[in-house]
Amino acid sequence: MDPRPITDTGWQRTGKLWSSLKEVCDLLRIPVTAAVADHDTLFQHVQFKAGQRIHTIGQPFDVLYVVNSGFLKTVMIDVFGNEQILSFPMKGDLFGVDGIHGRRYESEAVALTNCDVILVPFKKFTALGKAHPELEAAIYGVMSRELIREQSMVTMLGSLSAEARVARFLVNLSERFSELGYSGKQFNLRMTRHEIGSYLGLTLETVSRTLSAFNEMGLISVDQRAIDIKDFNALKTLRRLPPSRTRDKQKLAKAAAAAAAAGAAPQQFAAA
Amino acid sequence: MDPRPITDTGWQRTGKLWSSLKEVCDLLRIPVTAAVADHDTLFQHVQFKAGQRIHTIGQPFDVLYVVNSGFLKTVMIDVFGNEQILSFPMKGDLFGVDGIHGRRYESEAVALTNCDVILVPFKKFTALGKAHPELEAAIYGVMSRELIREQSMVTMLGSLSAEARVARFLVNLSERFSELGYSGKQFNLRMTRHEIGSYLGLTLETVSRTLSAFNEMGLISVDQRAIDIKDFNALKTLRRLPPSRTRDKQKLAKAAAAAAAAGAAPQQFAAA
DNA sequence: CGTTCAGTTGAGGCGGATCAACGGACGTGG
DNA sequence: CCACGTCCGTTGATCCGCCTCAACTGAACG
Repeated sequence: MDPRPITDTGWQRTGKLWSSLKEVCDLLRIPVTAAVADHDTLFQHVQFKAGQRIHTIGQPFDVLYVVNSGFLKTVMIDVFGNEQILSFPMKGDLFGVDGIHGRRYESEAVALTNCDVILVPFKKFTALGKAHPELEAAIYGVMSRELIREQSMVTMLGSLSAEARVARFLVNLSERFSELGYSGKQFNLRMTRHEIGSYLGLTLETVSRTLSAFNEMGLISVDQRAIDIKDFNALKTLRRLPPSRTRDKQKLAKAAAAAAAAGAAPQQFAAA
Repeated sequence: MDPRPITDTGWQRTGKLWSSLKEVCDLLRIPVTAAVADHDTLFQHVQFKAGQRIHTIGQPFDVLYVVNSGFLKTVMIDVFGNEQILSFPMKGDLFGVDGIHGRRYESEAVALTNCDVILVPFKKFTALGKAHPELEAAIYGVMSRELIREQSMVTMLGSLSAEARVARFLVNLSERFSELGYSGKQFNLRMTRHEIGSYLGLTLETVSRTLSAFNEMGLISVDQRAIDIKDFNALKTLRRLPPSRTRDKQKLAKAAAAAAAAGAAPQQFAAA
């Protein structure tokens, strides 16, 4: 059904590495105590190439995943077969949490670029939580954070216009890149317009048009996947594009002329 | 902004009761072991009247809440001041989880009817989890379940038509009532059209019209808040109403509904 | 150099929002 | 008890934002 060639689940074991508990906690932005820092538990890394699937829907749940490098997407498929992108995990993000409840993953995760992912066996993780109360609290905290993220998505999908969604998407990406020490102004999108649209509840055409509109307005500069944010504040406070006549006078004039020529003026211009 | 008189947070201590750990677990549909069943920890009940607020945004987080009886709503307010209803907790549902991460509630909860709610101090809960591993696993499971619920909401808001959303809303309510031993066919809505609309990302008018349309099609019977589900299967498989001009002729509508129930996939979603 | 997929752009239509009017339920106070 | 205001729900008319369909360009790749 998905035309993209997704290599079936299978690790790339080149560059096999292991990370300490402290390194994992640092990635997850969990403050560590001395006891945790000294712990000698190691967590395995696994490499995936772009297009490979990390886990699929229905696959038995064993491990949580923490992104060490690279970009991914997580996808849920509803009862009618609609595909919906839920998140774009990147460095420091956790995924696989939806597998805890039913002991099977409810979503699938796919690498958008080559990735380095740390496997965190859930059993081992909670066992460590028992020994280190502050770690346990952090685990709950991370799960709660994920829940809040989803709630924000619901709020966005429920009330924002297409332009506001795209603007927030760019702002969020920018802030995440900044936190990781990369440029929050210039970056490359790792996903297609279609994937952005799925994430935001829009069509790929609307995403493309909105980016073009931002470009024309001077808020950003776009060239394919390359984004350069020119006016971060405007993006952050944007709710709805200003009326189109302020955007491009030529096209309005053309449209108005066409409408006049047509005799029977379409209602939207008759009102104005 | 909200015209309704919401009495400020303040308990009604009439009918003060306490529940055992086992009773709380049963409510949450957590399987209990003998050790847990015999535990003597007690959890306090609190009563709220319709319209009262259980917790507000920004209020320090201490406790999780489990609904023993009554109906509530949880509301989030985004950066632009948009109000969004996130859930309608009822008997056996947990809320307040979004407070764990930042030690403050990110949403507010309001009683839609008189309610009896159990306070579960989070510290006490996790401490019990330490003593009873299977309980701890269940706590993680409940939080994961909430996350999956939100993911389903995102998927719904991202891809379903207005009619499909309302249909799913009714189906979900029906199934929840059935699980609680109430009638899944006949029940009263506890919320206004406006609140349903906020929850589903629609306007109250669209909700009202859609319910009327279902009524005309014979899928349900509606009278104000009273719902009677006539054709559960059609609701469950509905994706999009037949075109309005065919809807005027009731017979054609019925035929279309039958086709939908038969599993014939409408073209617009089958491709995706 | 063809093929395929990503992205852009245009034209047009539809679904749902918006604006508006109305009836009914409910509570409140005369 | 009824008069009145308020909120809830329904329904109609209109508008417009986004989807849909379509054509085209350019990039990546064998």
